[in-house]
This record gives sequence, C-alpha cells and structure tokens, in this order.
Amino acid sequence: MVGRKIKNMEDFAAVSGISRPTISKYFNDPDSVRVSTRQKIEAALEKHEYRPNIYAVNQNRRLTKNIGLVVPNLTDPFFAGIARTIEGLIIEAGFNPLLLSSHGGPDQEISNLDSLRAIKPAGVLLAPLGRESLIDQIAEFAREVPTVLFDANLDDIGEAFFGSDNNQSIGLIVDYLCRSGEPPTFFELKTPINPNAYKRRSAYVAAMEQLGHEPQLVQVDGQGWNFEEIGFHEGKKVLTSGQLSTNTVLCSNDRLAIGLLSAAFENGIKVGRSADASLRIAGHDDHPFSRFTCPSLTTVSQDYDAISARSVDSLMAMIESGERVSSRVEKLFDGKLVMRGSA
Amino acid sequence: MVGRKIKNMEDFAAVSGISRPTISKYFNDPDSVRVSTRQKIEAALEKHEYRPNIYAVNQNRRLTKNIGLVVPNLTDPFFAGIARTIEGLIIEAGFNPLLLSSHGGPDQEISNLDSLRAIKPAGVLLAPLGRESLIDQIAEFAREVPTVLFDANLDDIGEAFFGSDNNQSIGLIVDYLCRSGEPPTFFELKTPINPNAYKRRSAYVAAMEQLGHEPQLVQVDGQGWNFEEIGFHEGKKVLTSGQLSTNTVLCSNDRLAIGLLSAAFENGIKVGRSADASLRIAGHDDHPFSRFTCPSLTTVSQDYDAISARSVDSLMAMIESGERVSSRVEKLFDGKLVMRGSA
DNA sequence: TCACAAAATTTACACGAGTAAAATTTATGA
DNA sequence: TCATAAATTTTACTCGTGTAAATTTTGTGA
Repeated sequence: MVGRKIKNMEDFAAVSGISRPTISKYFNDPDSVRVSTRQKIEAALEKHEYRPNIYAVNQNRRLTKNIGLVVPNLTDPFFAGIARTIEGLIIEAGFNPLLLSSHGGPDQEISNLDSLRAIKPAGVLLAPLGRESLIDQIAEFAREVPTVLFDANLDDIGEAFFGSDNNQSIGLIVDYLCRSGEPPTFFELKTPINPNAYKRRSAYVAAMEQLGHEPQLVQVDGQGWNFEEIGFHEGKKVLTSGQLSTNTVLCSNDRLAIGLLSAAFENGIKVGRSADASLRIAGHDDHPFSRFTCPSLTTVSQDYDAISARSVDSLMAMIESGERVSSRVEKLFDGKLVMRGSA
Repeated sequence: MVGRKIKNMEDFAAVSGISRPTISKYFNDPDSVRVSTRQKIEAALEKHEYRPNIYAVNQNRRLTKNIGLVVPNLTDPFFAGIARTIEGLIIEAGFNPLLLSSHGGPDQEISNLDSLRAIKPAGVLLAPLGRESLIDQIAEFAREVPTVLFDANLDDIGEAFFGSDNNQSIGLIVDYLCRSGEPPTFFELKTPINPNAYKRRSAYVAAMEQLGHEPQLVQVDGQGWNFEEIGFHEGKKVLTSGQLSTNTVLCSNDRLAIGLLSAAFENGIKVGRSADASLRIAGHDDHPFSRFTCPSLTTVSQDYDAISARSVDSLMAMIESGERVSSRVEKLFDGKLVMRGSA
C-alpha cells in the first residue's frame, strides 16, 4: 500500500522488522521460526506483497523444488489425464511439476531430458517411449537425476517402475471374450512404438494357448501415434479382405479399436454382442472416449490412480531421504474388465 | 574428456582460452563474436560439455527467454493439439515455452498466472476461460506482462486477440444444413463455461433469422468440461422427450456432438444424411476425434494454424520492439465446412 | 531473579552469471 | 607500414538469495 516497492528480500526484511536470514528461513519453512516472528512476517506479507525470486533461490539451493514429468504424448487424452493426476500429486507434496511431452518422438524425448537437466530437478517421473536406440542416454540421465519410470519399463533404468500388469489384464479380457463367444483375433501394429504393445502381444498368445485356442495375430502397417487413423485405414482392409478367422477382435489399445469401429461402421458391419451383430471389438486402456463410441467400447482399465500415487510417493521418499534406493522396485497393478456394448 | 569438470562459465573460459565476458556474449548471440573465437569456443564446447546455469542467467538478464502458454484444458485433445503447434513456434523463435493448463478452473487459471509471474516471462499467450469474476485479475496480469489472447477474447485485455469468427463459421454450417435439409435446432449448455459458446448461440440465432427460420434452442444442464458426458446424458433426455422440432441438430461444439451421437446410437436412432437415417447431427471445431465417430461428424474447422502463427508472431514483435502496441489488434479467422457422414 | 536453551541477528561469504568502462589486441584497408 | 575501427580482455561491480559461524536476544522454569 504505502511507500516504495519491495524488490528483494532485504527490502522486505526492512519493512517487516526482521533480519534477512530469518526471512529466508521463513520462506523455506514457515514453522522453523518463532510464532511471534512468523506473525510479523505474515502481517508484512499482506501489506507489501513480496515473494522470493525463484531464480536466485534455485541458484543457491542445493536442490531445487522442481519435479520433471515427461509423458510420451500429451495429445493422447489418456496421457493428458494421467499427467493431470500426477501434477496434482506433485503440487500436494510441495513441489513444482514441470510437464513435458515427447510428442511421440525419441528425439523430443532426449531433448526433454536435456531441458530437465538445465533446471536441475530434484527428481523426474518418466513414461518412456521405449526406443532401443536411446536407452543409453536415458540410462545416463537416470544416473544423474533421481528418476522413477511409469507406464513403460526399461530394464534396470531408474530407481523404480510402476505400471500395469499386461499379462493379467490381457488374460482377463481374452478369458472373457472366449467365455462369451468366439476366441479373439489380436489386432495390432506390426512394429509398435510402445513397449507395452509387445507385452500385450505375448500376453495374448499365452492366454490363448492356455485356453486351448490358437492365437491369431493381425499385424498391420503404420507409423506414428495416430492410432485411430491406422485402425481405420488398415481395419478397412482387414474387414474387407476376410483376414479374420473369428467374429471377435481384441485390439492392442483403445485408439486402434476406435479406428476399427469406425471402419466397421463405414463398411456396414454391425458391431456388438447382440444377436444381429456380426463382429465383436474390444480394446485395452479404458481411454476417456471409449464410453462414447458407437457402440461403447468393451475394454480393460488400467489402475492409473494407483500407478500415479505410487510413482510420486516413491520419488518423494527418495528425495527426502537423499539416497538412491539400494534395490530397484518394480510393481505392476492389475487391470479391471470394463464391459460395455462392443463385445 | 580430460581433467576436472567444468562447473561454471569461468572454468569453461579457462579451458577454451577465452575470457569469461566474451563467453557470456557468445551464449547470448553466437554471431556477436569474431569467427575465430567462435570456433575456439565451439571446439571447447564439444570437448567439455558446459552450458550456462539458467537460474543465474535469468536472474541477471533484463528479460528472460521464457514464454508462458496457458490453455483452458489440456485434457481436451483440441487444445492439446493447439498447444503443441504453438510450442513449436515458440521454440522456433528461440524462446522457451512453458505450458500450463487451467484444467477448466478459474482458480487454476489465476494460479497459473501467478506461477508465470514468478518466472518473469518475456511474454504470455493466454487462452482464457472467460469467467467474469476474474477478469480484473487477468487484466492486471496483462498490464504487467506482455500478453496476447487467443481462442477466447476478453474486452480490452492484452495487446492483441486472435480467434475464430464464430459468426462466419456458424453461419456457414447453418446455411449448409438449411440448404441440405431441415433447419437445425441448436444444442448447447444452458450456462456455458466458454465465451465462444455465447457467440455461437447468437450467431446461430442471427443466421437462422436471416434465412427466415425460427431459431430453436435446446439448452441443457451440466457443469464442467466433460462435454461428451453431458451431451450423452442430456442428449438422451432430449431425444426421448420429443423436444426436437426438426430432424437436424447443430451442437455448440464437437464434444457435445460426440456425446449426442452416442446417445442416439443407444436409443436406436440412425444418424446421417442417408435416406434411412432419421436424425442429422453437426458440430463445431473439427475435433481430432470427429473423423472417427460413427457416423463421422460433419462440422466446421477452425483455422488454428493461422491463429497460432499470428498469435506468436504478434507477441514476438512486441517483445523484440520492447514496446507495447499502441492500438489493440483483434483478428478473427474464417472457419471451413467439413462435410462428413453425420449431416 | 537467575540460569539456560532456543531462536533471532549480525556478519560474512558463496552461487553463477550479466554488464559496463577502460585498456588492449586484432583485423582491415590505404 | 600505419591509422583506424572492431573485437576482445581486464577489472570491477551487480543481481537476489542461501547458509554458516559467532553473537545477542528472547522465552522458560525453578
């Protein structure tokens, strides 16, 4: 209100009648100063509006309060949702999240790690793309900065990994599909960009074999992250060429399934589990849009609340203890069957 | 490779045989030093791996190289896509984008502006939520920091605004729908959170009246950003209660339309422009998923490449000149009709 | 009232740069 | 070869804060 502007901590110390080091102490932990002085500081704070320059703060602190959060592709609502959840948890823990997206590109992923190095984060949560070629660079980063992986695992990189148990979740839906109709054909990319896709493929094969059915893989061409597009175009080919040996398709992920649903619709193929339908389609992930496809998509949901919570917890524990963990933790969470209209 | 680590600019100056101030100059503009010294520096850079501490840099620079980018909701693929485009443009211009999402909440929006204040950005690109209650705070922010608005306008706030011409785009699709069938009913939220929604409502009314039809508004309840959900639930009610006086519905945005499509499907109503369809549905925005709905969604696309480019350009011009513009610029871009299966 | 510990203050230095002014070197052209 | 301007170096100060050590003040209990 009054007088000249407060431009630094010294000015603020002057108007609040407290020494600068004590002010500094207050901002690092308000409870570390005497109650009476805290009240003085907070009274002054209301009148004068001051807050520490974060650049000066971070330059001098041993460790910043920044946490990096890297997701493969923010354009995918699935990851956007997860990012939002994790951001919230980081803030709750008193840190500043810094969200970066690799946009599906390995180069961008490395560039993101470089940006993170520059801000000297206390820790990083990374959902890697999983490209072999760059694993060494990621490994080196994880050696420099406390890093927790989620969503996709990289052997022995980072202090911990939290993700979904693809064996369990794929097993679950394969089992359901077999019980309720013809065994599923597996629809996926020939060369997936996501490491989870490979796990799901082998999980499918294993599940089918265990149930005494022969696995049927339909592997289509396609690059990049526009899965709906790929599912649509390649799905059209598959549907018209008679490649499907059963009336049931399990897609490697929901976005492929959304494209395939669209292809089926355009070809006049009725999808669903009703008597007059000729095709069943199921997905994996419980993508935010899966509820609103026509018909709504039967899928498996990942327990992303648990994955997010454990990832953040484990990173925080590491940061607070100041030590790297001795043995790397890997924890896989179970998926849940989400039965809807399409299968 | 050799010897001790480079920990600051002084160390690096030593190993490269150049004085520290010259090194500093180099990092601010490599072309500002003699070619021969630039080569020496770059040679040393390859051997020794050093880069300036961004906190120390930003503390001392008059102006940081940070550009804030605030979008209403990153979970919406529409905004995620725009954010990605703009981020790219900011990087091209030699600045560091800092992406923040308001998550649809006015409080988060203000909190984002606060975070931005802390990093002292050279400029900010803001797509505001448009809540009346907080306009003063946003206005104050825009006075402190060079700000360009996009997507949604706030009167007289910021140095410029770039967005879509809702009158033109809504006019376009109303015209098309009227020419190709029954005039559309307008499906929207009773109390929209987005200022564009109000513009679209009045644009619809104006377009209908101009064509000699009576505007029909169906305004449904619903809070928040889960438009598909609202479109689905409220759409079901509307479809069963016979509120629609025509067989054509124009939704205020694509996400509502996606929900409504889903509702129609579940009620066994065939949507499209074929003879056997009993309902036409159209949207607005050309949402990334609109191509893959069943049937695919007829809509209007916004020219977001132009909006992004002009927004960034105009902010950069302001930053480089160091001056605020004298007269506020407002530019609206035309939308394009995207004809697909649903109408 | 006194002793004692906890908290605050004073003092001093560090962090890693930007930057301005003066002195020096280098490159360029006649 | 010399004059000249441009680039570089030297020197010195600045930014705003963290933090350690020594000293002083404050609060507490007997």
